[in-house]
Amino acid sequence: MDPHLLRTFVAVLDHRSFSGAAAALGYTQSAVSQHIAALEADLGSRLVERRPVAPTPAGARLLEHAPALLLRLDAARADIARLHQTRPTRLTVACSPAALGATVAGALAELRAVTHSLDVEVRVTGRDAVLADVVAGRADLGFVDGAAAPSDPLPMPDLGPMTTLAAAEETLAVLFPRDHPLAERRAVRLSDLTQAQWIDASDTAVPLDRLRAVCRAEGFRPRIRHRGTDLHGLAALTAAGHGLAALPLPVAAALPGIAAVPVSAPRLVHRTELVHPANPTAPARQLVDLLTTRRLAADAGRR
Amino acid sequence: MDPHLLRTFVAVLDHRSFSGAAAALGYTQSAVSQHIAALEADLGSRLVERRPVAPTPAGARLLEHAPALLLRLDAARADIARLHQTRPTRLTVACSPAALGATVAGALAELRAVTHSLDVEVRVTGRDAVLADVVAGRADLGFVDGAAAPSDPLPMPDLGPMTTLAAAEETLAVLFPRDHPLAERRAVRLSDLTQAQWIDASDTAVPLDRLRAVCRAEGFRPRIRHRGTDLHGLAALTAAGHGLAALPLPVAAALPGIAAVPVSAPRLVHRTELVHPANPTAPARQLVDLLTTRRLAADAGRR
DNA sequence: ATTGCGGATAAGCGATCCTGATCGGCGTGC
DNA sequence: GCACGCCGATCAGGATCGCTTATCCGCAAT
Repeated sequence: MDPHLLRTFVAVLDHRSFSGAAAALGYTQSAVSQHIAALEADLGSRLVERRPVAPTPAGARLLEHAPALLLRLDAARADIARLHQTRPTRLTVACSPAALGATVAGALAELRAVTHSLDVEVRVTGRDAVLADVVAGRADLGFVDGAAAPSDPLPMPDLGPMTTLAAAEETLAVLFPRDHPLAERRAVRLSDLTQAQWIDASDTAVPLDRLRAVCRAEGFRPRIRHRGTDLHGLAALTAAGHGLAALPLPVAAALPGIAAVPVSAPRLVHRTELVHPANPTAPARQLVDLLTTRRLAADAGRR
Repeated sequence: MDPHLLRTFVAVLDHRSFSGAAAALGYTQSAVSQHIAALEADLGSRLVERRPVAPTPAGARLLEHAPALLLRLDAARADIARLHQTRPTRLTVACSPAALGATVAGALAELRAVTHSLDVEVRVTGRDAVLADVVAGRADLGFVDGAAAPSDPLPMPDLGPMTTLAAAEETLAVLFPRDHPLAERRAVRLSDLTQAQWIDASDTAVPLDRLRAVCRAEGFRPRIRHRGTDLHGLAALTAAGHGLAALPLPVAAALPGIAAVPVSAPRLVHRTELVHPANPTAPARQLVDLLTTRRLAADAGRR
């Protein structure tokens, strides 16, 4: 199971085409065909159905492993590359949409005030892509958001040695269309909404399986899927009655056309966590330190 | 980064020798030397220090990824192999030492009573090896034990799609030598023992980093290391005053020469979880069903 | 100084992995 | 209905890779 073979395997199923995958990877169609044949010979079972191109059951199994494997391979390479390459004048931050709130933006501002001529790039992507970017070295650090019980960490797939650090906690809110019966409430119980219509916007809002997990309940069935990282588009869908979504209250309150109602039960918060590799680059470490001391100060003030 | 290269890389560092690794892998020493050279050329930095053979900093980074990568590669292969191979007359169960208690043994007995001529093999290994065995298809299912807050799941590294299921919960106990000042107590607070002498027996007893995690405290410094899966040996070490260890109360109470004192705070339990691949073999599914219905019955009885 | 151990290097050969060319099956448009 | 186009399979050939054998080199102990 050569990584190259795995790579063309996922490319083939991504493109639903051998020749398309070949073009994308810079191979000939012949090579791709041979790659798939080699994989199938190695594993002893047909992996992709041809014409139309689709995964067989065995191929579906492999698809659950291959992307994670390839990502971890990149992670290993990036981990080592970080050891020699040092460019302390550039900081790339990957960020899920709802994580880029006042806390993160403020910390970045402080960092730029402290550091002269720091070239900062903020990249807003989906939740999974944040992790992938950090792990593969395309970003120095990342901010991921999600819902969890207070002081519980967010669950992260382990893609190698990395550290997480709570960066911000806000109350969680549900987005309602303005004319919704519950829109005027002061608070809602999430467990009352399991049968409501929800928007599956796992890149932008809190993913539905996460809601299921924190409520320990089934339900939260998606009615429409929203891809991309655009909070306003999500709000527009909710406003038009396509379904509900969960976001941090400060973010939700600022969105037009919708009502944001805090979640009162179960007791949980929206938290954003900073995630960085075990051996971060210099400016990344600086931002981490900054957020840690901030947090310490906040804790001290609370007492 | 060919998996073969990674495999010889970890073998070289395991054996602390090129020629030793070559013998173990069935290569010549020359091939191993070339493998390492190829890896180093690919990653652009020296990975192992020669004479004596030891990992460089970059090599240490790679060592944090390579075993996980190789394991997941095996997992993918095993996942697919499970699809065709079907031998419903044999069941291999991997088990960490403290997990093999009355509940698990009882469930296995029930299964054998129900199923005619089922060839059962129980393999007791360290915690990590249980996961590895299940994931790589060397066992149909596994039982892992650990300490956690009540109804919290044990943290598991994600090595692919698998399912966990709580199999048993027991109170946690600390092993003391009989003449220890605390040996006569009815209960102890774990957080009072952070500075005590502990045995690092991560395969057999609850690992110390797990204790640190559930106590949210540093400490639990190891004074002696115990490898292997032998509970009596661990008890002997404790009896001789080498240090403390944490085990489920029923198991601990049966050990000779020591005193087992329940843990009263923080509120936590020793739990053993069943873990099986997303597509289990037939007898594995049968055991899972058996434990699920048992559990349902127990829950119903409790009400 | 010599010898032995352990890793590096060189040469050679078979296997592997690409490309380009061709074949074959299937759906489509005229 | 037929020819064509699309797409994947297969084949042949050349470059490269990866292993083995043989030899070299540096270090340490005697």
